[in-house]
Amino acid sequence: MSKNAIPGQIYRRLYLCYGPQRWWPGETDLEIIVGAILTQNTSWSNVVKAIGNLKKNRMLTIERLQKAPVRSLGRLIRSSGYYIVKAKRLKSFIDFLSTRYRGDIRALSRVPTGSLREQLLSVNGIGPETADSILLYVYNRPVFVVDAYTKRIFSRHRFFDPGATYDQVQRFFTDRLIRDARLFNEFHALIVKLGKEYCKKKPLCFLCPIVDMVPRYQGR
DNA sequence: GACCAGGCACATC
DNA sequence: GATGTGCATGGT
Repeated sequence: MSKNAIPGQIYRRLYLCYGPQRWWPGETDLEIIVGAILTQNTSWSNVVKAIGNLKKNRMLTIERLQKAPVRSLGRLIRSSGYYIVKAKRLKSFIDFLSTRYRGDIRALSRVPTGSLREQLLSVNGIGPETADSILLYVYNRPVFVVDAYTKRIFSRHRFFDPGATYDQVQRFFTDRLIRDARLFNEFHALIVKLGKEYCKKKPLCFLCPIVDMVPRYQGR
């Protein structure tokens, strides 16, 4: 088996084991984007409460979010942690959307992927993972999302160095997989599923059994 | 009480 | 370019 085929093999094993994850967990484009920002370095269960609060208070619209003061928005999303920072980040995105696209989330679907990624990255509070999550899960672009679990699991299995950059890790996968949004969608979700089960920071991710069934990638 | 969670911006060297 | 730090809640 070609070593380049290993990521695909791992994907298939994960899919067979866990089944489709049907991400992103969110009903609307706006909810996905809000969730992507709120889940930064935060467990999803804490984000669920915050989004629930936003919905309960009918705040999950572009207009309401735009009008809301940072402080009161912060109170609603308190459970997601870093709530002042995140309230500002939500408003940064809304400002971007309003200024450049008249508040129309779907208008972004006409923008080419590279340009859209650059624009998202220019928004304060949107880094590579958040931008790529939006590109993949809202706009269905074939962009591989790299998160902490991805780095941790695959570096511990020596697929790449723990110090690898976001772009390097992303390239590792995109160079070895068919460029397909549905594949990238499920793969990232399955990695998170696996990570939650086996790969906490400590104790040192005793090697995830499913990934370990696949021969190690030895070269570089 | 310590550790961890689906990051990011900013300061400093 | 690499490294360190602040941001903060809620579950285990």
